[in-house]
Amino acid sequence: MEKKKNISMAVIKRLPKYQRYLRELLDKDVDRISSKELSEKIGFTASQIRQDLNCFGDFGQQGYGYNVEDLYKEICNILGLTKKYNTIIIGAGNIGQAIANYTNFQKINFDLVGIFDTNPKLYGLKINDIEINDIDFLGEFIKDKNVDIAIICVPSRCAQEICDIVVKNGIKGVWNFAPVDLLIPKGVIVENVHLSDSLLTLSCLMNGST
Amino acid sequence: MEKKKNISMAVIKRLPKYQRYLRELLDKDVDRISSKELSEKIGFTASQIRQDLNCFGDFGQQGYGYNVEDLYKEICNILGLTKKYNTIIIGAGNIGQAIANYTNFQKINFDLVGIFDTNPKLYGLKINDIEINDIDFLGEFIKDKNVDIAIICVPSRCAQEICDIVVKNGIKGVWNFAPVDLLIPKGVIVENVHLSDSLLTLSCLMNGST
DNA sequence: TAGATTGTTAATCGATTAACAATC
DNA sequence: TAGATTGTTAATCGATTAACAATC
Repeated sequence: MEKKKNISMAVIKRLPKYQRYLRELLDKDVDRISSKELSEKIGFTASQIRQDLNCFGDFGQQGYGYNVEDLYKEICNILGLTKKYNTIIIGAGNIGQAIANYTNFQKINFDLVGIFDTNPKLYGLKINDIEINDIDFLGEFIKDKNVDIAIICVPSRCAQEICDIVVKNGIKGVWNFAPVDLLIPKGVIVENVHLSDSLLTLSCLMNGST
Repeated sequence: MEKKKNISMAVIKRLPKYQRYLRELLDKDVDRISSKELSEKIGFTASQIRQDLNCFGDFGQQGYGYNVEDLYKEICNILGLTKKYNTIIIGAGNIGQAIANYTNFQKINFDLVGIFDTNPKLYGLKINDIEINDIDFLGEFIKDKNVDIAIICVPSRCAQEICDIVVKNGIKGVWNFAPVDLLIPKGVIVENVHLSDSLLTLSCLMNGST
């Protein structure tokens, strides 16, 4: 499967979309698809699809196209979906609770193993069968339970502090919902969900001063 | 304020980040900032900052830099934050409820005026003082209340159907949380928050097959 | 074999960075 | 005035698209 290194972020950001469309084809029992057909569905050019996929290997076959199931599996593998992840949520507010209740991520092996907050009133309370814990136990917990991903749902002003704690305790992936840019050491990955940035993009485009 | 048209999406996606950092400077009572200083904070090159800002007008002054307050106001204006928006949420599940409870958007004039769902058990129930309504009233409501933005939080399989309804009733902006690519006519703006895509990007990067 | 479609190289397009004259 | 920093043009870099030989 290995091929080129230094895959551009542009390519990486398209991969989940490939995964979604291939999943759809798979569910419709489609066996094979050409870059041209996929192009029409997914909205990328056929050329781009072939370029993208070739970053990771020669998945197609001349004159035939791509085998949907094989390609789907390859993409899942590239996306790291063949592994299991232990995740924790820090901040049991609106977003934190929503993510905790959203079971779809658990279906693809992102296992929620802990929820943390600073509000003592919440301690012991369960969301989706996971107890909310005192944030003081955070560091200890991460090491004990081999947590892979920290989902940061705390207010902006505490986000960097929380990030520092989880990173210090060995977390390698941070999914950040706080509207701030976190500083992290090399080797740690942060992926941001900046809801407010997204909403502002929408209003910006709606205003057409662009 | 008008200047060039055809602003690239790359520029637009950076604007909310400018707004955030300028807000921060403003809160710290900083009067002026040069592209070089801002560059060090925000992480874009000084050159890029000047290029970006010049898409919209000559906001700076040679030898001085940019007036923080003025620039902040200009950015807010470009982002459409000087207007008021009526928004509705369709789908009162986890995400829908979390967004409904999140009051920060209301502080910047995104007013939640309605929540809709298909589950009769939820009708009449209030979130953040807004009653959950039968989705059958959706079209009527949009026209009556001059709704600007529909926030789609329904499951994937119903998202396109809901989108079609809101668009048919005059909605010009859709904030889509369903993990699907919605088809919309020209003139309507869709901004996606694809949480699962974001999580998959994280696991992809953590796996370093890239 | 003939037709289809890939993998890959070359051409194009767009976005970022560098440089500097204009000017506050 | 001298120094600083913009606005803007030119150079560079990277990403997308087009083209086509390789080959199933």
